[in-house]
Amino acid sequence: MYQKLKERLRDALARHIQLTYHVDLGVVLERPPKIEMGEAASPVCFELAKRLKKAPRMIAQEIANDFRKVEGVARLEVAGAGYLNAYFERGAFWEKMVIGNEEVASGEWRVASNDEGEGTEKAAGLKGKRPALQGDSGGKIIVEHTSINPNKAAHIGHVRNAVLGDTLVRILRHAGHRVQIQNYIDNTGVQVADVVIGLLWMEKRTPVSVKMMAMEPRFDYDCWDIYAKATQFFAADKVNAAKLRGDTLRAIEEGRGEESEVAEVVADAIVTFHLRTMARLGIYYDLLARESEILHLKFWDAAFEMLKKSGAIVLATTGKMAGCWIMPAEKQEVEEAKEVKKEAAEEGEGGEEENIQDKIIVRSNGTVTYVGKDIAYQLWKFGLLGKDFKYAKWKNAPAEETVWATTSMKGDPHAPNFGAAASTVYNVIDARQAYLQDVVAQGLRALGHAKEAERSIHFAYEIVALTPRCAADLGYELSEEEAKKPYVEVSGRKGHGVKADDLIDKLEAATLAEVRERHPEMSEEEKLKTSHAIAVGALRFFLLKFTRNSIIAFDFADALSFEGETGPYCQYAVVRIRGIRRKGLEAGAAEIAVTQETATALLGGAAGNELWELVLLAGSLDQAAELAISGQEPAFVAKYAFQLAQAFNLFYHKYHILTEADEQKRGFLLRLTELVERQLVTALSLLGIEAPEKM
RNA sequence: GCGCCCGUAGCUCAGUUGGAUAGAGCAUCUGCCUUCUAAGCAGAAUGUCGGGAGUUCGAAUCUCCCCGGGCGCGCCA
Repeated sequence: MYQKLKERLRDALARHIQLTYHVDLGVVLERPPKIEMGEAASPVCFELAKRLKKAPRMIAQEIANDFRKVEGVARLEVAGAGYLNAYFERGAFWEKMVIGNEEVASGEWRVASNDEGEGTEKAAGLKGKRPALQGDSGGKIIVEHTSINPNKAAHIGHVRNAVLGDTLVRILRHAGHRVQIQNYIDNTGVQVADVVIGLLWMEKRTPVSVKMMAMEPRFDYDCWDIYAKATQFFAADKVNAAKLRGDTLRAIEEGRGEESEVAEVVADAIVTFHLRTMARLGIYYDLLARESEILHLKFWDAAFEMLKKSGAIVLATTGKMAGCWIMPAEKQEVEEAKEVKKEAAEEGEGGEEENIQDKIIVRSNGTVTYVGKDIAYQLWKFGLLGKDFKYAKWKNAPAEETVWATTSMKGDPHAPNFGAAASTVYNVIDARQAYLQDVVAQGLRALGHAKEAERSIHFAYEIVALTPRCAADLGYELSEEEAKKPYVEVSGRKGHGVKADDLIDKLEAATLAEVRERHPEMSEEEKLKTSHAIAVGALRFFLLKFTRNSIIAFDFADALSFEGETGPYCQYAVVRIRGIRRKGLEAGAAEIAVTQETATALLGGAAGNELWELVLLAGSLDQAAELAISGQEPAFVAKYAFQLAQAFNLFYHKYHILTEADEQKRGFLLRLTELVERQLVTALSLLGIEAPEKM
C-alpha cells in the first residue's frame, strides 16, 4: 500500500513539475525521520532551485499551493530549507488495508498506469506492472540455485545459496512473476570423479557394493569423508593422480565402464540426499538440469557451432594456448565511453599476442571447459540454442513433491514446457565465480544476444566461513595466523565445514527442548512440528539478515540464538497475536464493527501517531518486497519483518487490547493486530518461514 | 601486476540509490511476570562513518590518492 501511494505521488509530482516548470527530472521520495514530518518527503526543490535559480523554499511553497490533490494524500507542506512533506489520509489508508484487504494477494502490484484513478487500476488487473522491469513482467523468469556438486553432503554454504535462491523465488512469485526453479546437477564433473576414485581405487569397492552403500541413510556423510581422503591421496601422488583423474573423468563423460556406472549411482543418490535436506527447509525445485544431458544431447556441439560461426571463439594457433578454442578478451570499446579507447591508445602498442585475458573454452585435447558448457546451458535458458532436453520425473523426490529432471532416455510427454524461453535468468552463484559468469555473459554478447546478456543476472553472494572458535570446536587445526582472523574459510576438500543436516538437527534439538519446557500440554506431534518451524525460522532468518555481499562468520552460538534480531523473534510476535485472537474470539470481541470514524479519530493528530506508525509500517510490505527485487536484496524483507515484529511488541506492551474499556477502540486494536498478523505472516512466508500457533 | 568487493559503536551488521539529529542486534549495567505467552519490554552507555583531498546548497553514500583486509585472474569447477 505504501509503495502504491508513493508511486502515485511521485508520478503526480513529476508531472506537475513538468507542466509548471518544464523541467523533466526524477522525483526522489524518502521516508522522513519523524512521523510529524509526514509519510513521504521530497528534496526535489533543492534540485529545482539550481535549475530555476530560485530559492528552494519558494519553489516548495509554490508547488504546495498549486498542487492538485492526489488520492490518498491529504496535503503537502513545506519544511526545513525546502522539503516537500506529504501527509497521507490516515483513515483512508487504514480502510484500504483492513477492509479493502490490499496487499494480501499477489495483486499487490496493481499499480495504475498513470494517475488516472481506480478505474484503470482495476482494468490493469492482476497482470500488474513493476517499476523495475516495466513491460516485461509477463515473461518467464528462471532462477537457478543450489547447484551443489552431487558428491557429498550439503554444508552451510550450500544452504545460504539455496535459502537466498528460494527466497528470491518467493518474492518474485509474490510480485506476480512466473518463475521456474532450476537446480543444476554437475553429475559428470571432477568432484564426482574424485569420489568415484575414492570408492573404486582406495576403498576397492565394486559397483554392486557401492549400490548397497548408497542405500544407507548416511551415504552422503560417507562420501564427505571419502572425498576428503581422495583429496589427500591426490596430493600425495600428483603424477598418477592427474592421469587417474583424467581417465576417470573421460570415462564418466563418455558414459562407459565401471567408473561411469558408479558415478551415476553416487550422483543420483547424493542428489536425492540434497533434495531431502533442502526439503527440511521448505526448499523445492521444478527442474534438475543435469550436465550429463548437456553432453549426451549435444548441447555443447550446437553452441560450439554457433560460437565458431559468429567468430565469438577462435582457434589459437600460436603461443601457449595453441590448439585451444579461446574467447578473446572483450574489447571494452563497445559500451564503454571513448575515454577508455583513448587510454588504451595512449598506452600504445604493447601486448597484442599473448593476451592472458583470453578465456579457454575448448582445451587442446578437444574437451570443453565448464564455462563452455555453461554458455550452452545459458543459451538454452533463453531459448536461443535451438535444442531442448527430454524430461522425466525424478524417482526419489521427497514426499508430496514433484521434481522433474532432464533425461536423454525417453521423455515424459506430460512434462511441463521447460524449454520455453526465459526473459530473465537469475543465477545464484557465489561471488568468487563472478569472472566466469562474466565470460558466460560475454559469450551471449558475442553471439549478438546483448539483451539476454543484460538479463543474465549473477545473483552473487559471499561465502559462509567459520569463526576461528567455531572451527576449533569442530576440531580443525588452525595456524596461529588463522586463529587471529575474524573468520576461516571452510574447505570441502579437507572435509572441513558444518554439514547442513547436523546444523538443522542441532537447531531442532534445541528448540524441541525449549518447547517441551514451555508446552507440556502439546501432543508429541505438535511439539515436533513447532520446534521444526522455529528451527527453520532461526536458520533461514540467520542466513537472510545479512546482505548478500557480507561474509558470514558462522558460529553455533549466533545461529542457535533465538533472541533479538532472529526468526523466532518474528515468529513470537505472530504467536502473541494469535493468542490474543484466540482469547478475543472467546470473549466475543471479534464481533465488534469498527466504523471509519473511529479509525480516523484514533489515528488522527499527534495522539494517533503511535498507532498510525504501526498501521503505516504494516502497510509497507509492498515497498519492502519491491525494494528486495529492484535492489536484488532479500535481506530487505528480513529487515522489514523484524521491524514490524518489533513495532508490534512495542504496541503490545503499551496497549492492553482485550481489557480496553472502550468497545470501539477495543475493536480497532483487535483489527490492527489482525492486520499486523496478516502482513507479518506474509513477510515471513516470503522468507520461507512459517509462524506456529504457539511457541 | 591487473580486476572486483569490503573498512560504520566493544563484537556482528543495517543505512531506502546524494538529504533533515548516523541506526539495530549481541555483549555490559539497571528495572519490569496476581494483566492478551518474559523466545518479551523499558532505561543507561558507546561513533575522528579507515585517513586525506575534491565535487555541491548538502557526502557514511559520488570522484581521486593513500592505509588496512578479502576474493578472483589455471588446458580446475
